[in-house]
Order: sequence, then C-alpha cells, then structure tokens
Amino acid sequence: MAPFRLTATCPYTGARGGELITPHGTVLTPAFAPVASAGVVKTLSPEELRGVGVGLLLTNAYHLMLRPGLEAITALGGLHRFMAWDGPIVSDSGGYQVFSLARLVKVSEEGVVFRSHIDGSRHSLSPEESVALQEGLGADVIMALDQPTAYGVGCEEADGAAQRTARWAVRCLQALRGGGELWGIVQGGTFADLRRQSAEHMASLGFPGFAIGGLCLGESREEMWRMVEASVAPLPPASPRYLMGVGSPEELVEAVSRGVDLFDSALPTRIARNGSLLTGKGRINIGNSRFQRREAPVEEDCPCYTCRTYSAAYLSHLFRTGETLGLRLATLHNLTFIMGLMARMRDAIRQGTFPRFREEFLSGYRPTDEAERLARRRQRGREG
RNA sequence: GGAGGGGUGCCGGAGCGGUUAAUCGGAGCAGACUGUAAAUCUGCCGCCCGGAAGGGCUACGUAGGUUCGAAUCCUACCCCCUCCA
Repeated sequence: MAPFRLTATCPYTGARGGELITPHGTVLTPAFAPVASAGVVKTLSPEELRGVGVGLLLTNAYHLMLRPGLEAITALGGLHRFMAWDGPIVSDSGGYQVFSLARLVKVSEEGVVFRSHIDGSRHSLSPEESVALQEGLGADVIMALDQPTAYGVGCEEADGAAQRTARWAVRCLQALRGGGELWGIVQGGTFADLRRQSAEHMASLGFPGFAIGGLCLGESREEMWRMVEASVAPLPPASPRYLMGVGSPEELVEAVSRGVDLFDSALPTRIARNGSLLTGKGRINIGNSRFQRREAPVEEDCPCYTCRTYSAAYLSHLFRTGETLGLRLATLHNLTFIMGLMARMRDAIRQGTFPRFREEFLSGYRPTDEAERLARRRQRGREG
C-alpha cells in the first residue's frame, strides 16, 4: 500500500508536492476537493468537473445516510456508480454536522444522535456506524468521526472534545473492515497545546493520513495559522495532511506553505451560487451594477467555459434574472479558478519557485474583508 | 346619464384621526458566505446635513375645509375601474 508519496518539498516554506494514490486514480497534491455532500457538486455534472480539472470529491456520510440511504446506494452499485463519478472520493464522517447541526444533535461517549434536519426522524452515528457507512459507500478515503467545537469555547470544552475525538478514533480504527484508507482528525479548538497533543495522539495511532478539523469557524487568520502550525508539527512528514473546510484562495496558499496537502471547502461553489466570483485580484459580486454593461469576461485570461464564452454583462444578467444557468457558469468559473490555483502551486513547488509564487499571488489578491474595509474607511474619515 | 368602488413612496399594496417618513412584498443598491439544513442570509432603500447618534425639509390625486392634530373626517374638482342604461 502506497497511498501517499511525497515528490517535492520547498526549502523555504513547508510546502510539499505529492501524490495521493487511490483505487480510483492518483491525485496530485496539494489538491482541492470540491464539496459534494449529497453526491453532487451542486449544479455540475461529473463531466464538467473533469473539465475544470477536478480530480477528487468530498461526500458526506450523514447527508447520504439520510438520502438516499446506504441500502439504496448499495443496491445501485455503490457511490461511485450511483453518482457516475469514477474518480477518487473522500467521505466525511458526519462529524462536521455535529457542529453545524448542533441544535439537532446529542453527543455522548457512545456517539451522536441526530434528529434529521429533513424530517426530524432520529438517527444515530457512532464511530463504528460511521466507518461502516463510509466503507459501505465505497469512498476511497474515509474520515474518523470527530467532534469539532464551535469557535470561542473554553479550553476545558475543547480538550474534552479533542479527547473524545481521540477515543472515537481508536474505535474507528477497530471498526475498519475492508482495510481501507481511514484518516484521523486533529481537534483542539483554538489552543495550540491541545492541538499538539491531539496531533501527537493521532500520529501515535498510525493513521495513513491526517486531517486538521475544527478551524475556519470564526477565529482570526493569525489564530488559525497558529493552530494549523501546531497541528501539523507533530504529524509524520511522509503522511498526507488535510485541512478540512478550507477555503478561500488566499487561505489555500497560506496553508500550502505550512505543509498542508489536501483541502475541501464549500466556499468556492457556494459563493458562486450567490454571485461571488473569484478573480486574481479578489472576489467580485457579479450582480453589482458595474457589470451590467461589461463586455469583457469576468476574468480576461481565464480558461473556463464561462469566461471563454460569455461577457460579465451576460453573467450579471443571469443572476439578476435568477436564471439557473448563472449558477452553473459561476460554479464552473470558481472551480476553474481554484483548480488552476492548485495546479500553479504544484508547479511552483516542483520548480522551486513557490515562495515567489506565494508572494506574488498574495500581493495581487485582495480578499473582500468587510472588517478591514470598514477600518480603512474609518481611517480615511479620521484623516479627512 | 345612473349606481357603486378606487386614486398611498420606483412598482404592487397595507394603514382609515395622534405612538406614521408611513406595515409588508417586489424592484433597486451594497455586503456576507469556508469538512453545504444555503440558487441563502444581512443591511440600505423620499430629499438635505452627519461617521454615527441625531437634526432639518417635503410627502399619501388636486384645491379648500373641520380639528390642538388628517394619508385617515367633510366639500368641490380631476382621473381610473365595475355594473346598469
């Protein structure tokens, strides 16, 4: 079994290049997996995903358990066949829903009891059940059930969740039937020492890969990077590191330079559906009036179908009129942007130019940051 | 010609004596979105000054009137709709 192979490292940053080898193909890292919780990247077909360079998808055990259910998927030939995606799939354990659906969830040592967000029915998800479910789906990489904590919880609560995650991790390993690829998840809230402990513990359990969870939930960027650094440090260098739920373009670059190999995030696809488009200079809201008469594409040199074919004005029009084509075109564009960014990072790492790439990208990319903008305006006001 | 009903902010449409610059939609203008309960959510949305708090001005077809006070009551006029002739 050679699930992960390091192929390049950056001497000045922590960035690495590698290959994640799965039964459904090899993924070059650093890699980004679009989120397909319900077995779809919303609005796109597998063919379109391939077309924009997607090689890996993230699905979700909790969502697929509720609909259509494991029995249905098994009867229909497994998840890959069901969703007509023949590439690698990572499946999430449902741990994130412990956080995002907290109101409907009761967590105990045994596991998690959910009230379905769809119809209120009760479902349980223990570490063992989660592993069985994910193995049953046929995902290439499956995640241990974990317990993320909301941003702002105290040390004690974060510690409790991290330790429970650790105990669940052991149970997940023991529940593994097919000897598939099961990765552990580092928790520890916003406490560096807890993060280190959690990572050390996960490393000691011998997982073939490691995820860093529970971040990007409201903490500042500085705080988040401290946590990523604390989480990464104790992990075995030869194993893949997966920063769950991240992220935005600038975050991907920052995280890669800290040694992260794999990402997933709903951000690019979700903001696309809400009319936010990623460009090399930052995000834009395509519905803004300034695009109504713009004949140029969203981004001049973008290779995506949307930019090759349509004006920004047309895309703006589709959003203003609520036409569904707009959702698809925007999603295609954003994923093209992200996949292109990952490819550029891989190239730069291999060619030894990653630090320069990082600087150039970050200096040219202006993330929309409301707080920052407000501060800037206040500053200007004071000066004026 | 007769009998009813109605004219409210960009549009639709509440309100029917004071707590109303006027509920609520839509449109418009901006913002957010990160292991997706999201094609969602939030803010602004008469004019002027202000960063804001707040202040000033103009407003419910038109013109008068009643009243301490009117989008709300009365009168006349102008428009619109329905029915009858």
